[in-house]
Amino acid sequence: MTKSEQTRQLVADVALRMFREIGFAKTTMRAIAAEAGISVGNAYYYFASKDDLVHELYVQVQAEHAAEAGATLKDSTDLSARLKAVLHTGLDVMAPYHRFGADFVATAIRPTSPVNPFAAGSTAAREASLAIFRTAVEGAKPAAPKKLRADLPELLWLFYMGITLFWVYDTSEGQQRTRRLVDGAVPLIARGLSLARVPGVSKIQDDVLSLSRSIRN
Amino acid sequence: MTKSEQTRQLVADVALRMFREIGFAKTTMRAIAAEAGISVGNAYYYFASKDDLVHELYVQVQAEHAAEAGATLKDSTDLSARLKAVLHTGLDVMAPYHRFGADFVATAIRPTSPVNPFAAGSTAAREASLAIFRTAVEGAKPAAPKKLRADLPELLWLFYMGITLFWVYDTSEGQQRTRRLVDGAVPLIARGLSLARVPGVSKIQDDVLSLSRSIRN
DNA sequence: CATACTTATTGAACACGTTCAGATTCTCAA
DNA sequence: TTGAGAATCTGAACGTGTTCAATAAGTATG
Repeated sequence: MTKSEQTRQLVADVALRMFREIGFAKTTMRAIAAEAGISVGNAYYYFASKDDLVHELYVQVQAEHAAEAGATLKDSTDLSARLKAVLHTGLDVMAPYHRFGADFVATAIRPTSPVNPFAAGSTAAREASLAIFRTAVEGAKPAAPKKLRADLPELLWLFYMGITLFWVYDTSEGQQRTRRLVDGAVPLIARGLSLARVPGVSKIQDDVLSLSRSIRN
Repeated sequence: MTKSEQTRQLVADVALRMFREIGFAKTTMRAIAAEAGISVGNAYYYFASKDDLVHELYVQVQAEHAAEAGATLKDSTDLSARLKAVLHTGLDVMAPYHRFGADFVATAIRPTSPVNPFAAGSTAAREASLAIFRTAVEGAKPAAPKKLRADLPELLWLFYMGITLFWVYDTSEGQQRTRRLVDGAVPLIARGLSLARVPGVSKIQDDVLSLSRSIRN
């Protein structure tokens, strides 16, 4: 590891630790620089903005999620179980940053932010996250209805974004309420999918699907 | 109107106009003060923070929405039509602030923000908004399924929040894409509701409802 | 080894949101 | 009318994220 890489890593490590320990607001760029023993300007040489450090966090959390979810997915073939596994491991890796969650979301939600999960800046991270859901769906037995299978991962990822939003606001002990929401909602989703056989429902599913497609372009 | 009220109104008017015309970031507290011909400190005498001015905007937009939606609701009894009316008038009143939407959402999404629609600070504004949806549901013929009627306004309001989020990111000309989403999604919602008669579906609806209730406490 | 060039680093400076001690203006009882 | 207390207003000051000219350190080239 070159000197340059060391400095970059040092800044990232210090910043992420401070995010966890004292929160977003109190983790000032000056404090990060001081803690890392470098100048403010030097931190900016490696990270274009404070938001960029949040992006670093996002990428790291994503990678952890992929690893943990991948491990858990080996345990089951049932779609509900797999989905729960993915969502719960997601909550697990985010847990240390809960107090910081609101600021993260506020940062991420700006269309211009490098952290915005829908924007170009984090295509890689989003793809990684999407891949987790794709794996969860594709490895499921019985398989999800054919006509849904292609769109399902993306829709579930969107659902995951919603869960994350809920989690940010969840002030219950250890965010148990979000856990209960996951456990309650996942079987409903699975049941809703299996309703594809019922004629009237199938029609609506088709319409929802075609709407979601037309909206995404 | 007292001098005090005049100053307050002046600050609010200047700020909201600048939000529309030059966006959130460029509308600095110093610029607002200069434009209003007062000192920065004086603006802070009436508004505790820049966020507070955003709250003022939220309240005003909400009031406009209630007025316009109320007028349009006289034209129809069909639930779909009424819902579309409410959502489209909502988009109408927000339209002038579209460029500013992302910053608004970023501000509003902080749990500590006075603008957060879920937080205590804006209970009044949220209630006003909820009331619009309650009117839309209650005045509908044929009426919505009995078991859903109590929860429907709140769920639809939540849907409206989602639409707003979509709108913020919608860069299409005049945000037509959001319009199409509304026009496409509303009939699906109505159709989903009418599925209450189908036994298997009814069961799922009950479960969704009880989950949503248990989550809200 | 010396030179030119690139990479890395510094710290002062800027505009921002926000605060606050003090100055000014208003209000109304005596 | 007066004067004391409340309401309103001022502008300098603070800490923030960010920028950038200047410097230092590192690296290849002759």
